[in-house]
Amino acid sequence: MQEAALELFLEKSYDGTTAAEIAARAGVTERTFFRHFPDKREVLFDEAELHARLGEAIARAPAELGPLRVVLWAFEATVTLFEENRPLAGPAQSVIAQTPALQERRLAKSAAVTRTVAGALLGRGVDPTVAALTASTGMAIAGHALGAWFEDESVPLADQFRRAFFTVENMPACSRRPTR
Amino acid sequence: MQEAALELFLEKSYDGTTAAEIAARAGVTERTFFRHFPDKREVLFDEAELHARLGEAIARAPAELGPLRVVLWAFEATVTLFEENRPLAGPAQSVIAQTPALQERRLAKSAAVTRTVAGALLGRGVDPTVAALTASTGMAIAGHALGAWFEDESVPLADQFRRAFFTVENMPACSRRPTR
DNA sequence: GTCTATAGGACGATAGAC
DNA sequence: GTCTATCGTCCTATAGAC
Repeated sequence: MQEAALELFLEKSYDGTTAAEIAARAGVTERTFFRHFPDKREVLFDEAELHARLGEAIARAPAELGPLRVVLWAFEATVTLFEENRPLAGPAQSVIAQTPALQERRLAKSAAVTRTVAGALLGRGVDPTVAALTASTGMAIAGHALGAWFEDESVPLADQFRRAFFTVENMPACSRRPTR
Repeated sequence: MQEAALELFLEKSYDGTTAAEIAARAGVTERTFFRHFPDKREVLFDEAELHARLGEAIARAPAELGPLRVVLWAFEATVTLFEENRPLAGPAQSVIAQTPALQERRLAKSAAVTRTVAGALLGRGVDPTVAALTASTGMAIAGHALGAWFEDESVPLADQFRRAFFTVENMPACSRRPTR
């Protein structure tokens, strides 16, 4: 069903494709479509597994890691998930990039993942403010890495994650002093 | 027109209020409503001024400030804007908090502001990656401060901004080492 | 004349009620 | 599964500003 939708979005466009058409191609009725997906946009987002994997990985990360390192560890634990979905996710990204309504939904999904990450950090005893901020920062970094990965398939996602996180860690006190 | 919408949203609810009702109360037709606002959600968001103020302030911030300090400087320059809008923004926040569709739109608006901030930092010659990350972090901090301000009107917004930013600056290497 | 704001009617699609 | 309301768009027309 998601595949049928993605095909149609690529052939025509998101806005030019009706929910009825998606349903027809998938061999179900329009009503059934809206039973599975609360709205048309959801057909491109399926992140239940990601939440589970991240939450679990954060809980099980080595005790000696600092908060942001924990988030990196967790994202490293999700690379297989992303790699498995890459064939569908790549085209999906391009559709999303062209559709404001979908970009909005993606932000909402990203915010939900951020909450999951922050919650999992809290579960490790991290201070609430630090947890919230680390989650935001970590998501921004991971998003950056994912963007780079979608643009250039040749460098492995795990490397992108590590590179992005280390860039931030080595950022010379960017918060405090003038850069020049 | 925005006022009419907000009144109705508070009386009934966002979902329970039709665009036609808003238009009627504002003394225009439904069609006119949609000419001013591309969709129903936009009636609660008006951030053109914020973009302008932030962009300008970042451009004019003292040269000796580091990137995150520049962002703090810029938000300090917007407190009057927020304070002026507070009477409408307060109720608006509560409506948004109860409505998923509006939360989504707010995230989109916030992302747009983030892009403006990142762009303005670029204009100061800040490294692109640092600019993007500083903008994300700064927005997360500012959002935190604004949230606190909406919850407790008694402490001035400027203080909330400074407090939140300084909390981050003084966060002892939260990125790198274990916290304990 | 041109450009902009308002209005009217009709209509397809989404999404929710029954 | 059927029915229906609401959102949001398309087209056309009128009135005023400049």
